[in-house]
Amino acid sequence: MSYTLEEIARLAGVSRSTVSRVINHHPSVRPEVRERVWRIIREVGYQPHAAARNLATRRSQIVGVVIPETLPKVFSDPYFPAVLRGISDALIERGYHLMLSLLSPQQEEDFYQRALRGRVVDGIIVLSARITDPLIRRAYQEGLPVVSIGRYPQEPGVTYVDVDNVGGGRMATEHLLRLGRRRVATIAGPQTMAPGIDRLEGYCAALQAWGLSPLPEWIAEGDFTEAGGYMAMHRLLPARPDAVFVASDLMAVGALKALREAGLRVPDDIAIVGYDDVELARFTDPPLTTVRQPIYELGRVAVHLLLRQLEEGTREPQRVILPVELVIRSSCGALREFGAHELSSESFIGS
Amino acid sequence: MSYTLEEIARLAGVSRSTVSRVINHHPSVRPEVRERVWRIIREVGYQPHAAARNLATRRSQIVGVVIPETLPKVFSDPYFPAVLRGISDALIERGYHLMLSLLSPQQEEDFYQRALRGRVVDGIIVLSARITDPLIRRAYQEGLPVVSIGRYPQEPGVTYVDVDNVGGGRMATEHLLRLGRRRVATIAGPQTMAPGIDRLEGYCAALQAWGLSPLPEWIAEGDFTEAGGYMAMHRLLPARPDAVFVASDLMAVGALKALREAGLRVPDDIAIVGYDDVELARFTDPPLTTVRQPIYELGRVAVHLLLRQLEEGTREPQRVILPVELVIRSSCGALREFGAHELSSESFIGS
DNA sequence: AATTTATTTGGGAGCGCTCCCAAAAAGTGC
DNA sequence: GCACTTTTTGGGAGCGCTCCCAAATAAATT
Repeated sequence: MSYTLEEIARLAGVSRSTVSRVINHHPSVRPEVRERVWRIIREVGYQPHAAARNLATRRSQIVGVVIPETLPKVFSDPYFPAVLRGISDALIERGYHLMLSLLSPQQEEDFYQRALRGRVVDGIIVLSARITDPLIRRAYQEGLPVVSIGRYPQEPGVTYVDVDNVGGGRMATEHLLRLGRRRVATIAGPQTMAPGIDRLEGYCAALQAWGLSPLPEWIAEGDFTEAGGYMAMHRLLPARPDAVFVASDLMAVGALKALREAGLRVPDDIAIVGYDDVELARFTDPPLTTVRQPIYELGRVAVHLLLRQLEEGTREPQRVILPVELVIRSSCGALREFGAHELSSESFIGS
Repeated sequence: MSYTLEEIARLAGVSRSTVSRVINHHPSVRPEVRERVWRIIREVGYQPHAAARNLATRRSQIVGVVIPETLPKVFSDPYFPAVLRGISDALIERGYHLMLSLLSPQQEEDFYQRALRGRVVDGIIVLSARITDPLIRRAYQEGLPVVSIGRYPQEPGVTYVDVDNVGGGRMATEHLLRLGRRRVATIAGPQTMAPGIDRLEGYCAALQAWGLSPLPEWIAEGDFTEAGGYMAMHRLLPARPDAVFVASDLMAVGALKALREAGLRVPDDIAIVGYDDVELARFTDPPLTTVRQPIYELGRVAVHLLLRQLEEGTREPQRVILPVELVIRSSCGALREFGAHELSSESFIGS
């Protein structure tokens, strides 16, 4: 049914080793022999057996992508497919396969043992929101190749790539300040997640750069959901803000609802800037000014960082931060004054 | 660094074979020996090498999930993550890994050779909208385990699972008829895709069941995008329909826009029923009555069908159709008359 | 206790490839 | 044409597991 190297060798009148060399494009094979071998291979449709090759090379050419089960609920529509496409495209270009693992916390241990220690995969990319993801730490400590998508401050040696959440938060907030708003509040994300922490940091930095100090009553923590945004907005109302930077569009939708119920007009009474630029952001009333992130690129860069570890054996941690851009729509009230345009944060790459 | 069976055997004072038996839960090992071996395994953190095992068993315990590159653009937000979750959950339960391949048509050939014929995966699940997907046909003809998510009429032997698109189309259309509408048009999906064809068939069946015949001027074909829906609606307007069954919510959004521009009120002047129940459907004006599909279940069933082939060697084609349900909101005008409720199509399973 | 039967264990062979080393063939220079 | 170098080729060993068969051991039967 299925051919082996040895059989191809016999058919081509050469040895097993020569066929192996041909397949692996090893230079030291006479052109005529190489041609003859390729012909036989094509003729019989020979395909080397992956497991045998993996065993001999101790490489599987498979990269694991780990997504904690809770994530897709939080990161809304474009995020998940876009980052996967970035990863997938980059892996295919480099001849790797993608093993996707959507894991609940209980399944992580088993995955770690079977897939990573059992060498089903050569390395993993973890899409973790949790700042203390145990899988990343463990893989890193055991010397298994791992890249985190999302900052990983817990363990300074871990290689990661992230979007510029601090810069995005700062940019969004400064945009509101520049429009003349002075009572700028924020609905922050959960302070257990790097994006939640970083976007809030950007907010605070912007205020301080304008000589304002971030007051506790202007900061409400949400959980990145619509309901969370709704409730957070209610907690913010007594402080009478004239603008709110909301750390996710989904929360912004909830906030808009709360404002509508409170009889406040957006952007006249209160300006809103969201974050993520989800599909929905174009359809809210009014359409959301928001921060767009290079999600696809995030995936591509993660792959490059991982393969650098795999193929070049780089052990020094790499850190890449990708720039984000402000997408101006109506909810911030800028359109009447400036016309639509986009702003972009600075990109910086460190190691 | 990493242990092998042989080393564990030496440490436990038994043979390689015995350790292998312990690991594979083979019954014929004395309990005390089994205990001793497990202790050593746990102590040193031994994990069998996947490639070696794969080579010996000729199984990889990996299932490939193939998604043609064009698909995620068409199927909107909940579809893609939901079906993957269904697949992933079911695979994990059965001890398999998921290899995800997002492929462009040019990459399909290479994938077929390397992954499938090279036995990187034990079988594949293909999420194909195209009714003539070449990958499915080829895998099937070469006897490699494959399950199609989405009807596959091309090759009668192919095992597939699908949602009840015909039933959904019929249900949506009948709902409009039951509400007293008689000039019921449709914006159909592309007639190259099974869902496009099937939903239109359901529409026609419903009309006929009510003694009406589907007129050409009441049928406009869209491409499942918002823009396509917008243009299709324009083509439909001259026929002065009082209701439209739109074969996807995204197209319905476009249709609503066209109606708004034409000064028609929904549902008063014209009733709309969409399809898919995407996130957005709750936010349109008015909120869309639509058809919800058991997407998650689709993934789970696909896995069961594939593993049945893999583990039981079933060769007869299996066909499963999952029921859908009507979600009633305001765009059909039913709420005033009946109050909200849901209807569900019949489930049927054939072979 | 001796014999038969069932259970448990060990070791060889093999899965299909790569990698290394030595042998063979081809090429160089005088 | 001969000695020497370089290129090309073949075969052994090994990657780490499973599977089968036979040997060893334990249990059952008379």
